[in-house]
Amino acid sequence: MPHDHADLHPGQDDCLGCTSPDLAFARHDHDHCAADVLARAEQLAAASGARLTPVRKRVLEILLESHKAMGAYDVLQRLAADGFGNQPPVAYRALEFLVDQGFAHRIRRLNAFAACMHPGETHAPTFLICKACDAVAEAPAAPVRAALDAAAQAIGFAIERTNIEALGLCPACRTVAP
Amino acid sequence: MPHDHADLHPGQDDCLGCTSPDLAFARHDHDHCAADVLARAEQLAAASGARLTPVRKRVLEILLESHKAMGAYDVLQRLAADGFGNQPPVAYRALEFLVDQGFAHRIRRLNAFAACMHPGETHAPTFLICKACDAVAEAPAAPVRAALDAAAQAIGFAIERTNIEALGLCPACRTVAP
DNA sequence: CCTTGACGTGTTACAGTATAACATACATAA
DNA sequence: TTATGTATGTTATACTGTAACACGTCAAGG
Repeated sequence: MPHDHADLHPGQDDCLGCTSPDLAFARHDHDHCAADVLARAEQLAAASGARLTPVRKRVLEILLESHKAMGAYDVLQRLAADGFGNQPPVAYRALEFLVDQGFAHRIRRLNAFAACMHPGETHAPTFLICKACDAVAEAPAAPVRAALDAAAQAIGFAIERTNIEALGLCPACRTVAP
Repeated sequence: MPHDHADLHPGQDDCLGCTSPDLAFARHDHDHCAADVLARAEQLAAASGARLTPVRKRVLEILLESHKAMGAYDVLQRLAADGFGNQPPVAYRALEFLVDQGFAHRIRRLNAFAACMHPGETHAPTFLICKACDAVAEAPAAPVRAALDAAAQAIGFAIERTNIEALGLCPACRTVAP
């Protein structure tokens, strides 16, 4: 589903740069980045019949404010400040919806959630978590997933879901404190 | 560090079968399997100066009783029954020690811990978790880790630790309920 | 119309997971 | 012997997650 980037990406035909894996670790036009992902999520939801209600949309917006993972209780605090309910299930249910729809991911290492940066594209997410700046990037994971599938198939294990997460230092933080 | 398997593995020169990845999902001589891993852990601890104290050893034994992951509170209950302390830090500290030494792994998807089936061998652990029987296997992960390293290197990310976990059905459970 | 059922939201209450901080004990080295 | 480090035990509390019920809305079918 193409969208108009002419004014934001002059001279570019598409918006591949919007979801490039290392974007999370680099300075970039994050307003555009977030607005773009949100718009795509809205289109996807409309197309699939999933209801991106006010709370749910607001949670996605909150997650999209940065390339970091947020705990459910942090999200909840923000929701409460916006006049939504302030009890845990409010946040957990909205987050669960977003994860189910592929609009967000759960980062188990951090007990936290992060917006999906390329919703709609099928991808077995692999996360690179910077321990210095807390940014989280979705890395290109097809080869990783292929290797994992091969290992599983070798012993007859049928994979349904995966959690692939790596903790380390992002390019920016490596140069600061090597 | 070789050990005598002559009487346990007649006709075999080594004990590769002891830590084969699919062992966790198959019927096998688990007493031998567990005793072997425990013995190797003790040797490694002695060699490195790490103190495998009674609580710690007992926790490892408990984890080794099955190829399943156990929650810290389950471990704690067992410890308490054996006359050790019955407060959470007792279990968490022993588990942390075992994880640090590479004698156990933390399975984040399950908020649980599992004994390492091949301590001492450097390995980036990859876990296959059967959702039916709860068994956890450490799969051969070198290719997975290589793919992950490649992806990380491509964007300049320096990986320090990884959590690679897959949920699905093990060979035995697949055939039961396909 | 209205009523029924599905869904979303809000709330209470609680269950499960994890750690900080302090006290005690025991070993070993100075 | 005293000092120091490490391990264990304990209290208390923080953090993460869910079950269950109440209420409202909205659309389908009577």
